[in-house]
Amino acid sequence: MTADASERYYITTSIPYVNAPPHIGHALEMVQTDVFARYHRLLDKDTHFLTGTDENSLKNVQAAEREGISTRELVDRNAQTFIDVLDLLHVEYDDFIRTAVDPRHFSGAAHLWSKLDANGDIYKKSYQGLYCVGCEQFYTEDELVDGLCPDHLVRPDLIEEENYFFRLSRYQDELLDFIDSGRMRIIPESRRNEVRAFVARGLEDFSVSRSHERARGWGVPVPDDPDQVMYVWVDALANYITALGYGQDAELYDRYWINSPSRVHCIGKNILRFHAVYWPAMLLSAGEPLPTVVFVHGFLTVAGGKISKSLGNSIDPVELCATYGTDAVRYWLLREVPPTLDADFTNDKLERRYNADLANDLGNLLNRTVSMIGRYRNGQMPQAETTLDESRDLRAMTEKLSERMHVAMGQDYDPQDALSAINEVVVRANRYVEEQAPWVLAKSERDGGSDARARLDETLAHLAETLRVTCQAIRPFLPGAAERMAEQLGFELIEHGWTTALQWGAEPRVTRVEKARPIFPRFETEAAVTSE
RNA sequence: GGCGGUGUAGCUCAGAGGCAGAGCAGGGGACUCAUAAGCCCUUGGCCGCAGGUUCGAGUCCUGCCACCGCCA
Repeated sequence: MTADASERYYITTSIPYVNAPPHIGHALEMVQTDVFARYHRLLDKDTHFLTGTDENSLKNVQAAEREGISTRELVDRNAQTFIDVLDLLHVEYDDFIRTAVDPRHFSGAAHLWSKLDANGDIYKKSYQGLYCVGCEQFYTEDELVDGLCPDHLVRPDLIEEENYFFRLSRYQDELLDFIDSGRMRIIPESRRNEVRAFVARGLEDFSVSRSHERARGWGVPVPDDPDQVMYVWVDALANYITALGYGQDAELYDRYWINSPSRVHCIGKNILRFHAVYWPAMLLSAGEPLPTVVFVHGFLTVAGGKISKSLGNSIDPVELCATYGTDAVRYWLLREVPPTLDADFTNDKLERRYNADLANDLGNLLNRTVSMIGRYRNGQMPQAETTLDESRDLRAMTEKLSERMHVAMGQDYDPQDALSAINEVVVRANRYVEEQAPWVLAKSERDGGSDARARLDETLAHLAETLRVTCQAIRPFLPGAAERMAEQLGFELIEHGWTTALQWGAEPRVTRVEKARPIFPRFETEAAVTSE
């Protein structure tokens, strides 16, 4: 860990509602965020990764009622399912915040509210509107479909009450400036344009509280007004700073929010406006720094259809990992899903991608290389210079991998591109094996061919070194697989000096390999068995 | 209704005036270090539809259709 503030990196997932169990869409965001966090951690940046659950929703009160348990019991139980999935996916988070339970959240959110109020941005107004409990949101008549909420297909409630409002309208110009200057970068550009157009059209103040009664007493109380609780979105957004102790013991807050050059939110496209308009405006009002990056991923469909509980097609990440293993699931999410676009999940797509890239290409390359070093050199790693054209070519490609990784991950937030770069190296290495045909060299070595020994040494050395670099490169994406690769290659994955470790010839080196054992067993699909 | 995006091989997508491409899937071959993997070769196309500009149009222009996003 470094004390240099320019080497800090703070990243968050959005905090999901806990009224439904986690599905593969949650897994996507968790894994994407994890990869960005791991990448920066490996760069030896002082990285802090926050995730959590958004529990102050009226939906939880209603769900608990249906089940005949207390709301607290319900959110406790359901929050745990999200924690379980994070662990199962090998997501390495530093902190987990629960908005209905953590005292730091209540005091931090109250502090934020007081700041907005002190700045004159909170006022009371009578409000009437059509409210969908499912969405936690008001609708206008013409937003409804046949008088029903377009998402939940239920009739919204007509609600009239006095609420507090936030003077969002004040912050239009400042927000535009942050968006245009890139001080708040929104990825991808198409989302940035959407937000920009929305802000430029003019902003209206929005309601930031609900009556205590309608919220059924569940939520974060508004300071000095026992009759109101904060609108769930207001307290939810605040989690990104309340988790750091905003408004109390400010050490973490200073470190990762105020004095960090990177404050990154990873979110889904459905909540873009909250994160790129409402949240930054609240921060402006409170006089706090804004997020520096809002990364917006797309949605997953399953077999071409929307994920929906009623359709019963929601893919359970727990089952997926049980069937295919964490590496396979992570790999599919990162390699096949365009990071900011929608994608469609099917088991078949996952299996194909896994078999093609991991089992056939990378796994087999490792297996055949380790096996040949075992067979031809008793597992002892020969050292050799780069003399052959093909070796030079393979080495040049491997040497370029690091730069491609840094552009893809550090600059473009594009794990897909980083993983295709890795795969290209692997494919080149497999071709290199065929070009050199080590089994032919071994035979001619036995027959006393003078060049064959040196050439075989060079071939094996270049394959092993390519695999060592590949293993290092794949660490943020497939930490488990990287461990298993390193184990067979007989070297240790150490925590520091990763940037150097990506370079050709870096320490720790491969000196003696273990016994070859497939690390990515192939999935034999039904289609492969049943011929048509 | 307005603005924007997308539409190319069975699937996922690249190509933005000059011979329609890649990966996967499918077919064939030589090989044996390897997970029947790898390597080489290969089948497959109304480039959404219609018109226009051009010597020449996935590519530029106009209109239409379909899907998606944002806004009303």
